[in-house]
Amino acid sequence: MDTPERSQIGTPVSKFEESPFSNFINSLSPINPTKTIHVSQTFGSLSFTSPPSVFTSPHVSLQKDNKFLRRHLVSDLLKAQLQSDGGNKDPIAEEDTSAEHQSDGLPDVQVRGEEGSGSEGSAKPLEDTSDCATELPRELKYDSGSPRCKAVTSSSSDTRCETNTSTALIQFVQESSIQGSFQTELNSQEVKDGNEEEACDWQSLISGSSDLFIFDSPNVTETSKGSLQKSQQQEETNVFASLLARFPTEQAYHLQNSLQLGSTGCNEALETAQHSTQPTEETELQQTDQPSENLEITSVNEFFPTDSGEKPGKQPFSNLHRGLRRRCLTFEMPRMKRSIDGVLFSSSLSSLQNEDNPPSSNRQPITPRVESSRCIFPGIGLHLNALAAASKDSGISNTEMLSPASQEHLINSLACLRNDEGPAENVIENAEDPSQTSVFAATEDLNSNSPKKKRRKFETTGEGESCKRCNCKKSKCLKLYCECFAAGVYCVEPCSCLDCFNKPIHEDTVLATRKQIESRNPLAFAPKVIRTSDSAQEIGEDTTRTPASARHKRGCNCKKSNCLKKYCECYQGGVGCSINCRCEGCKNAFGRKDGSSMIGTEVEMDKLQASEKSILDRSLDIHGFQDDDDQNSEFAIPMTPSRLYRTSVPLATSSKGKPPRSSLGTIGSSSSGLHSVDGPGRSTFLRTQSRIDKHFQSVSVDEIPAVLQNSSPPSISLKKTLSPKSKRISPPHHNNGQPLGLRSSRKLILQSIPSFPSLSPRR
DNA sequence: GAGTTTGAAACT
DNA sequence: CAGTTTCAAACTC
Repeated sequence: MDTPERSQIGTPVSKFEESPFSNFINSLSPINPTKTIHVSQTFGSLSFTSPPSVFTSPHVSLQKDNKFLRRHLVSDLLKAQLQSDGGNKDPIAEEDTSAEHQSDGLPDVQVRGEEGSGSEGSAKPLEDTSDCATELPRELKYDSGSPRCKAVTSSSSDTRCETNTSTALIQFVQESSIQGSFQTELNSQEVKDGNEEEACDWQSLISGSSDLFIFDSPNVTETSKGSLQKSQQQEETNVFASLLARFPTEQAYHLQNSLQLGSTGCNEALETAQHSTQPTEETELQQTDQPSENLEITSVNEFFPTDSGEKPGKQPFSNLHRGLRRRCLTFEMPRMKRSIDGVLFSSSLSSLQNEDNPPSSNRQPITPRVESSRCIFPGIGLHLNALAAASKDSGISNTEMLSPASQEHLINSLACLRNDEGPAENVIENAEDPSQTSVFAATEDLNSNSPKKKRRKFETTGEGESCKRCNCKKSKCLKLYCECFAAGVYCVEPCSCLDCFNKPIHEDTVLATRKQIESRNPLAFAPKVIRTSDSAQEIGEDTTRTPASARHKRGCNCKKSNCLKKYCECYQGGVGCSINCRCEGCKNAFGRKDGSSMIGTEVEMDKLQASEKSILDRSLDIHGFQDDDDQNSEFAIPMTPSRLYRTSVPLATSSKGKPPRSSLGTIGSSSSGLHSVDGPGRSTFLRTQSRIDKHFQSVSVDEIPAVLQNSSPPSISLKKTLSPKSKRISPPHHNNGQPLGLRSSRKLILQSIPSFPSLSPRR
């Protein structure tokens, strides 16, 4: 904000323009050199205070690997766009850049966004990118703290999307710088940079120019750049990797994607800011990409106002996010919807595909559902950021940390988005939701969020007019009592809360409250259930991983429910009780505290007796719709011969789908090998629909047994075992006639529980 | 839909 | 840290 950067920035730019070399470059391409400076500053401003420690992310390698491809693609894209667009983009980009330079804080940002929107006409070619951006899940934005990054992730669409991602990153950085994130280290550095900026700019320009020339051969460019650049890049990648690590897998994936294109630039920017030395390849990329980026970014901003990811502790991001959000508020709703939907889906898809496949391949044109929109905002949790942070703290991988409840939340929100047709206003507000970091991870928590009743409503209504929402009367939705608040989501219309302060309007209050709560308990917004297995990983490993593999962080304290009802967070989360639990008379079907998980048929029987009626009834009601997770769980259950089991199972697990969660975890992984599809489960469901889901859906009840025997995915078996009904099936006396598969599955379950690596992060 | 039960969250 | 209160979901009728 206050930083002297502006003046500095402004001068260097002019110099660039003046220089013959720059002129030459400019003539060649519309790219604006000026941004590079900002980028560096922004990075510095960003300083990534939060991410620093997280280098553990497994994706890092991917980033590097993909870098070349992406860059190459990006460059190609840029070329194509430039050719097609001609000079149109340049002016726009210039506007954006100029605005950015001038802009100090949020207001400026808003202006920028407006400008972008206004200029859309010229930018239309970019709209494709915008679409991609629209597809980006907000959540990712929150998580990363950089909505743009999310936008990048959304790039499910073609190469354009990739370019967008890079641009998004760049812009994000720029915005952050604009917003005044500089406050921290940058200020000091900036002083240093003051003189150096010019040099840096030149270098960046030169490097950028080189890229331009070399476009087609990204590899060549990299090689030419020299060892220094490489080292820098590595560092950069590391930094981003660390950031990514915090984020849930999907987010991470998105980030990676974006980073791959733009991250290098960001990293470089940071380095440059700090060292004010050499512009790196990334900067080049940024420059090259910038023109398109500007347009895209503006569009993205419009689409993703959100972002305020608010990790309670990490203000730099939050501030940025806020700025973004506010911006978003001014933006058009329709796009938001699109973007959100697309994002969610794309994110899920991308996440699924990403690890194995480079994003480019992923880009299925997942057609974002334009329809859904509103719920999105709410669904995306502000707190997701917190989750990510928590994951950092814990050192557990993001994916692992996912809580079913959060996932459900996400799913629900997604569903709501799709289904809800609420007024655009709501959408906007929702979009503002500060943090929705790890939607993916959150799936576990979702369970808690989505009460069966609500779900029923949602399901029954078909469109799901009502997203699952809270019903708070006295907490003002500013306490963890509130599911929405706990999930990091703003309350939405469907909520029947009174005196609700958990709305974008009261963002400040919400954030402050969150901080308070987090100060009390840093993991307050972290997923309550820790999964040991990543969804994606598990495909092969699934057999061993059951819901039991996950455990409630703190454990339950049940006294009367015997951990057989949703009162029990462990049960609700679809996980077994653990040593951490202080429950009495634990009969948790997912695993008792004492370690005897499902084995005891007796326990199951008890559970069954206790819950069968309700379950069956509910299952019937619910059966019609369910989140992916639920379906998955059901499917898993479906393995059971009778339909009742199927329906019952999900129900039994809980409408929220905890069982599904667990199942999801396994299923999701198995189905698509998705990473942590959980959160986006829905998206995955909609888009790709996990194989399992489809498979099961198609499969008739009678067929199920065969399926079990044949595929007998471990996850499924586990699920069965988890479900009380499955137990029924399993009991020896019953089993006599039943196929061995069932029994075996059961046995597996039992074994699996003890074997669970439990909480240890895979990667 | 109202009322009860339950256990987490919040408070002391 | 333990005990109590508050709260909203889960559950029952």
